[in-house]
This record gives sequence, structure tokens and C-alpha cells, in this order.
Amino acid sequence: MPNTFETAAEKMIRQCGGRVTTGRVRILAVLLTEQQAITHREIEQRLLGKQSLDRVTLYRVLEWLTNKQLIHKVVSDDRVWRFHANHELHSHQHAHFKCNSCASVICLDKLPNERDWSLPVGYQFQEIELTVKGLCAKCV
Amino acid sequence: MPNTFETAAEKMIRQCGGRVTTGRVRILAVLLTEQQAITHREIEQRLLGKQSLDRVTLYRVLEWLTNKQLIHKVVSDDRVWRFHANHELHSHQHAHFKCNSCASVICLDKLPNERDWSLPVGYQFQEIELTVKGLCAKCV
DNA sequence: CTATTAATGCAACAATGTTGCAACTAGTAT
DNA sequence: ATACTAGTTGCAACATTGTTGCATTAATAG
Ligand SMILES: [Mn+2]
Ligand SMILES: [Mn+2]
Ligand SMILES: [Zn+2]
Ligand SMILES: [Zn+2]
Repeated sequence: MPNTFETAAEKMIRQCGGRVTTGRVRILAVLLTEQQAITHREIEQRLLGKQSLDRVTLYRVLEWLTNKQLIHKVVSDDRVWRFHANHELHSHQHAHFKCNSCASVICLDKLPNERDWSLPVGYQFQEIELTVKGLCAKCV
Repeated sequence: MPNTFETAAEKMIRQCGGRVTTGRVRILAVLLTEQQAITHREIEQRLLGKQSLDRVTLYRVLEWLTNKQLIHKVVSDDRVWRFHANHELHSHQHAHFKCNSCASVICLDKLPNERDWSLPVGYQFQEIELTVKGLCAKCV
């Protein structure tokens, strides 16, 4: 049977009006299979064995997918970006959890309300970046 | 008159039981003068002219001051750490604001309540990292 | 099928932070 | 004051992560 994630990935890419290249399809397919947000390195590893893909291309595809809002990027204190597919649940702004032990990152649902922080006068709110940290179920 | 911030810095360092070196004093003094969280590079610039200080030493002093909780470190999407002195107001956990235009970072007071996000079963909360982004008063 | 334009691979680069180790120095004991 | 010692520093080399320029290749339109 053909990889059903690759089929889905191809459809998503075509729908947003982009060129359907094997790199884009394979990378988005990898992200669609993952429950967690994963790093550039982890994506590279999951692509091993198959036809090679340059790491610069991987960076550029990830940027493209992020701009097209097919995936989103999670920043972290370890200075490594993590990426996750935008399933419906996570297409809006949301918080993330990062395990202090194994560094795994998952998406959370809620986001605190604007009344929970207050900006100085004259400051304009645009977005929020929230990472809750602690221990995941495996590391607890 | 002697630099009052250096006097304060020296006292803080001595109080926490660390060796009082000129590097530590000068770096903490710089951070005490700043309203905002500033980067390693920005600290370097403010130390120019005086007796030179190796950038590795700067990294190590910043780490030491952070561990001693005399300053705190702010992570950011641009992969650059910013540091800020722990004035009383900011000695507890708190959120930060980063300007999307000029990249300036300030400390906020409030932090959302734990009921504003929910972790999966088995996950253990430890800390929170919140950055609100938007435009500062100068850039608005 | 061909032309056009976007995407890719490769090499070099940039930015930020880290490690190992010898030399130095602040604090302390004599 | 002098010597001792552990903590601190400077330097060089390195590591990691991401970026840029440019020639080549491939996807799509006609
Ligand atoms: Mn997410
Ligand atoms: Mn702060
Ligand atoms: Zn974990
Ligand atoms: Zn600004």
C-alpha cells in the first residue's frame, strides 16, 4: 500500500498552491506521522535510507511549510527549533510543553487569557509564546 | 565618585559567597544599570574601553550569576539569550515581552495561573516560560 | 516537448555558545 | 608579608545550528 501520509501531504501542498516536490511531500509526511514536535535533525534521521535530501533544502522546505501554515515552529531554550504539522486542533495559537529530562515537546490546547499579563502603556500585543516545562509521563 | 552600581554588584556577589572578581563585578554592574534584558553582545559593548574581558569569561560569568540567581536569562526565538539583573520585583518567575520590531526585551510582572493550561495525565509541571510579543511603545 | 521559473545541492559562511588546558589570582592559612 | 590552593581567566580550537550565493535540476504551463 502507498504511504497514506505522503498522499495526504501531497494533497495539502497542492491545495495551498505550491509546487509538489518530493522533498516537500516526504518532509510533510514525516511531520504528519509524528505526535510530537521534532527537530531538523530528527526529521533528517527519519528521511535516511531513502533518496538523499540536502540539509539546506530541509531548512528551506521547513521555512516554506511554516509560511504556508501547513506546519508550525516551536522555539526552545536549547536554541533548537522543533516542527509539528498543523492538524486542525493545533492550527490556532497554542502553548507547548517541553520535558526537562528528555526534551520531548508536545502541543497543549489552552492559551492563557490576555488579562493574565498586562503590557505597559503604549505597548501593542501581537502574539504569545508559551512553553510549560516539567517532566513528561515517561520521565516522571 | 565611585560607580555606585559596581559597589552594589560587589556587595551582592560577596553576599552570595562567591569570589569577588573584577569581571563579575563589572558585568553585574552593567546589568544593574539596564532596564531591559540585554544580550551577550550588548554587554560586551558596554564593557569596551575598560580593561578587556574575554568573551568566554563573559559566558562563564553570566552562567555563574544565573546559577547564583543574581540575574536571570531570557530565551528568545532569535536563539540569543538575554540577561537581566534580579531586582526584587523580578526575582520570582515572570513573563517577558519582546518587541517584534526592535527586539528589545522587558520583564513583565504577572504570570498566568496554572489552571490556564492543562498538562496530560502523568505530566509534572515545573516551570513556565512565557514571552508576549508585539510592538514596544517606541515602535508602535 | 519546450520554455519558464521555482526548487535543489553544494560549498562557504555566520552566529552563538562550549571545551580543554595552562596561567593567573582571590581568599586564606602560616 | 608570604605561601598555598582552589577557583577563575584567557586563548585556541571546536561544536551546533542556521544562512547565503550560485550553478544545476525539475515541476508546471502552454
Ligand atoms: Mn504546537
Ligand atoms: Mn525577566
Ligand atoms: Zn521526558
Ligand atoms: Zn520596539
